[in-house]
Order: sequence, then C-alpha cells, then structure tokens
Amino acid sequence: MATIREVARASGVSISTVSRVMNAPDRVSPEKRMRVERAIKELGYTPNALARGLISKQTDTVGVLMPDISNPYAAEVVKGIEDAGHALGIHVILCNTDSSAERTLRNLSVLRQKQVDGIIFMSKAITEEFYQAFQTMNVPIVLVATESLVYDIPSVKIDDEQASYDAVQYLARKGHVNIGMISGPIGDTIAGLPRYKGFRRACREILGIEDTASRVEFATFHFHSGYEAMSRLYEKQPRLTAVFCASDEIALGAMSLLHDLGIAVPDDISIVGFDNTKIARMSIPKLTTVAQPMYEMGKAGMEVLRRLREEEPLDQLRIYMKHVIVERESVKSLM
Amino acid sequence: MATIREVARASGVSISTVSRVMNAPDRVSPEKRMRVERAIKELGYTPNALARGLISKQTDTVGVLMPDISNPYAAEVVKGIEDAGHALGIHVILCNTDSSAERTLRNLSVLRQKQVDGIIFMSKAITEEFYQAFQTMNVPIVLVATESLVYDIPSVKIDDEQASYDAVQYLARKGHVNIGMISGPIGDTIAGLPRYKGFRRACREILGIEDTASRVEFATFHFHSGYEAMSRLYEKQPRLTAVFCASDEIALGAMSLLHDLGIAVPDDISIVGFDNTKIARMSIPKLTTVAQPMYEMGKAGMEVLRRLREEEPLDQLRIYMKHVIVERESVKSLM
DNA sequence: GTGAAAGCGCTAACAA
DNA sequence: TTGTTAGCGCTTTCAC
Repeated sequence: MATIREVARASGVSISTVSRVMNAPDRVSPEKRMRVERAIKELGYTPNALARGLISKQTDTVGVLMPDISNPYAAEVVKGIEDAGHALGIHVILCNTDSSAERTLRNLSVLRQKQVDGIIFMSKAITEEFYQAFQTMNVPIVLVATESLVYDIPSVKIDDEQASYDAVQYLARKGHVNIGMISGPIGDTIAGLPRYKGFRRACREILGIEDTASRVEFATFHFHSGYEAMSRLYEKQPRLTAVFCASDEIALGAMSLLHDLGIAVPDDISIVGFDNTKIARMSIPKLTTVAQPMYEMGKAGMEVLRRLREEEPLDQLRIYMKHVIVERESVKSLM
Repeated sequence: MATIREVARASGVSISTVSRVMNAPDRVSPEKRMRVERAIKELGYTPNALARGLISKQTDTVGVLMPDISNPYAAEVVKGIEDAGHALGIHVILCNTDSSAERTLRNLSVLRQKQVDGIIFMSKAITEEFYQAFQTMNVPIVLVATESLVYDIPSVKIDDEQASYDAVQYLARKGHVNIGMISGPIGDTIAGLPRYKGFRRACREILGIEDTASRVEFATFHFHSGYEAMSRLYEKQPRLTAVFCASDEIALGAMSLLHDLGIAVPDDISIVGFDNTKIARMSIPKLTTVAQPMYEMGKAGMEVLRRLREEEPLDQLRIYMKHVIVERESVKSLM
C-alpha cells in the first residue's frame, strides 16, 4: 500500500505538496500538480482515512443502532439513512442490538472508540442507562422511529397517537361503529401505548364509547401473535365490523385467522393495518393501512445529524412526520 | 476526550504502562494496574480506534455491499453477517449499491480508504471492473448469495440449479405433470439463469419434456411482475396444475392474479415459491417454497472472512449451502 | 508556491 | 516490571 511519502518521492515533491493536491489543488502549481497526480495514479495511492481522521477529528461515519435489520420496517428506514448518507459522503456502521441493553451499550462503546461523527438510534425505550452513554459519547445523537419525552434528544417519528385516531376516524367515516383493535404491547411506550391511546380517544370522541376493554386484544407486533389475538377478539366480540391492527404483520395474521374461520375480508370484517410495509401490497385482499414514511424518516434522521454536525440550528427538537392512510382493499364501506 | 497521555499523567505512570493494562494486563504490576484502571474510569477514557488501527493495521471493520437493504432476502443475510461479526468483535459498514456500478466502485474506494479488514459482496454480477477493484484493495473478499465462475473468489450461496430441479421433482412426486414456471430474468446469471436451467433439466429428465417455451414466463423477482407474468402464463397455458416461481414475491404476485381470476390455490393450481422469506408464512394460503438458509449464509460469509484474515485454509473456494423445500399449503397432492 | 517540522493518539521495540 | 523513543500516515502551521 503506497503512502503519501512514496507519492512525494516518486514525484519529487514534499509530502505537504502531495497533501495539498488532494485537499487544496489550486494552491499548488499546475506543473507539480500534474506530476503528483500521475504518481498517485501510477502507484495506485489512496489516502488512509485513519490517519486523516486522527488529525481532522472526523470520520465521515455514523453508527446506526436498531433492534433487528431483518424487520422490514427498520430495513426501509435504514435504506433512507444510507441513501442520505451516501449523498453526504457519510458511511453507516450497522449495529443490531437484538433489543439487548448490554449489546446496545457495548456497541455504543465501540462506536465511540471508532470516533463516529454521530449516532442514529432506533431502539425503542431510551433508558437512563442509554442516556448516560449518549452523554459520554460527545457526538450528536438522533432518535429515529422513536423519541424520548423525558430527555431532550432530537428525534423523528410520526405522531402515533394521532395516526391511530385517524385510522378509527377513517373507519367511522366508512360507516363502521363496531370497531375493534389489536394493539401492540402497551408496555411499549413508543409504538404500543400511543396507538392504543389514539384508538381509545377516537372511540370516546367519535363513537362515544368509553369502555373499550371488550373490543381490544393485545399482541406483539408479529404475524403469529396477530393471528392468535384475532382469534381471542373474535371470540369475545363477534359483532365487530372492523378491526384496526397496530402493525401490518398483525393485520395479516388477523386476516389469516379470519380466512381460516371462513370470514371474508372485507365483506364480513374490515381490516386496517399500520406501517405500510411492502407486504401490505401483497396480501389478499391488499391491505388498507396507515402509512409511515419510513424511507423519508431515515433521510430526515440523517439530515438532522448533518445539521447537528455543522451546528446549524434545528427548527424543532422532535420532528413528527406526516402519516397517511393508504386505501386498498381490506375495508368495506358501510354507507 | 481523554487520551492515553492524560491517563498516564493522572495515574503517575508512563503511557506504555497504560497501553499495557489495556492490551496485556498481566505484564503490569497489580498496584499500578489498579491505579491506571481507576484513572481510566475517572477520566472516562476510551482508546481511539483510529490511532490503534493506524499502527495495528486492523480496523475490525468489514464492508458489506449489496444492491438494496430493503430487500427482505438481503436483510436476512445481513443480519447473519452482523450477528457473526458481533461475536467476533467485528463491525459492519453497510453500503447500498442500488445496482449501480459507479456507486459500487465509489463505495469500494472509500472502504479501502477506511482500511476495512474485508469485504462481503452481495451484488450479483462480478464484472471485470469490480474484480480489478477487488485486486487493488488488498483485503479478503467474499461473495455471499452470488459467485463468480470466471474469477477465483470465495463465495457462499446455494446450488440454485439443483434447488430448482428439486422443486420440480417435488411437484412431480405430488403427481403434477403440467408444471409451469415463472422464471427470473435469464440475464441474471446468479439467481435467474440457473433456476431456469434447473427447471428445464427437471422437465427433461423427470417429465420427458424438451420444449418448455410454452410453459414458462419471465418476470423480475418482484410482486407486480409476478402478477403480470402469471397472467400471461395462464393465458397461454391454462391447463397447468402447478407453477414454480423463482421467488416468493413472484409467487405471491401469481397467487394474487389467480385470486383475481377466481382460480383457487392450491385446489386448481399449486404454487411453489423460492427463498422462504417471511412473507411465505403470511400469505393465504401459506406458501410452499424452496428455502435458502439466508441467515446462515450471512454467518458463513463472515466465517470465511475470518478464516481469510487469519490465513486459515478454506476447505473449498465455493461453498454451496443446503436448500430445503418447506411444505406449507400452496401445493395440492394429485396422487 | 513549497518544504520542514510538529503532532494527532496510540503500539511496539528497546533499554534500563 | 517500567519508561523512552520511534514511528503508523496524514494535515497543518510556519518559514522561506
């Protein structure tokens, strides 16, 4: 591997001149510049980013921590991050935390050692422990698809409570009254609780229903859990004409159960999902769902990081991006 | 940010001693070791990986290049890579190439600057251009979910031709004779052509059919393309009792079209997919498919990289992992 | 415009 | 066991 020194020798100039042709080409005479450029090409020289970073205190690298890249939702966000980073000349170190605090902390620690310029954090709850770790890192942090109400950390996500409310409102406008929900875990204060709350508020404000216990079941965000939750829900409340699901996977699970029961979607029961991951387009019937702008959220997260790095002011600490209901085939109008 | 020098000063030892307590703790007296450890904790010191890497010529970082992380197949492989890396203390820089040669080359170049210890390459065709870039990088490369028959580069994938053959054989054993295929692009010599060839060989050897033109349609690997290909296929060959699809997405697209036509799967037509991504479990009916061990392929790729780095010999240059047919609900037995 | 020299934070001989 | 010293490959004053 050729070094700057060898390039200097080969072109008969000093290493500072070589450095200059790379960083400030117009401050070196055309003649020497050409000699250096030729030598660079001939030797196949590439600058060593380690040595550079050691001096410049910049690595043009950010760390992205998330529970699980195989989650399509996360993957889509990461794609947005990566694309935005690419445009900025910033690379991404991917860290799966597997939802383990210990693994998260360990990753954070080595990211710090590697002198990343920033962190994008996508794991749900921001514990005291994580916050401490953030503090010691001395680099900008942005939360994507999550947020902290207790700490002041920049974040970008959607307004889950409102999105959930809007889903119910959408159903109500289609003439539905007996609306049920398969909620995520309410212990999940980012995507679980708010969506549940939005549902309850909508029931209260739009439908005049106070007690929702008989029309809600809980699931993890996954398919199988959705399947089982739908089974319980149908058993205790067979009169439902529509079920709002806290994720697309839950929705597909619910549709699967209904299919097994010989109940038609949307003719007998309408289903609304949440996320608008690609599977929403592939189900039978195609799923009507609350769309999160996952890719754009990733992009926005990287943009916030850029601003932080360049010390531009942020318009707001917590960014809420627009959600929208994508109408497909899983909801029947009762009007 | 505290440096090793400050830790040394704070604990009244030389910087080499501090360095030693981090790299060879037993070569320093217990007393000084404790003093140093205390200073490290108090100052919140973390070693600078840039400085370390500059000397050690190791960054414990590998680059992973793939067309698109939002592809569930790729995401699953990446997860395997990341998990295996984590166990080895190796981090992953994610690079989306967007299937652009220029973007691939640019990524390769900065990965080289960043002094990564290795590259995992998942983009399909290994062109001369890429191979040249690999050569100049001076680090181990491994191909995952792809391979090169013209260059000798270590790779891990499945035997796509045989997997395809096996899918047809499976169908034949279920009593199917009128078997069709929705193939991927045959211009894709990694996942497209071999699967098509496997199908043709199976038709010839098992079914005694030479001319397959009337029973094959082509698609990209995606849902919508599968939908349309199924439409064309059904039009020209309505007698088919089974269709083998070159990807799960194609299969779901095909099922979607059949549903729109009022044709029942598997009662009227059986469908077999390829990959066994998560959506195969979520469709109605659940998809019978040729499973690739995506996660394990990622792990294996990282393992090959580790061996290369430590100069352990490789058992074989091209590793073919086992595929298996996962039986679910989309195939009907005709026997 | 150009080069010499200092130094980024660390490891690894080499002495002591 | 410990400290001194010489770099790793680069950028950046500071003179000339």
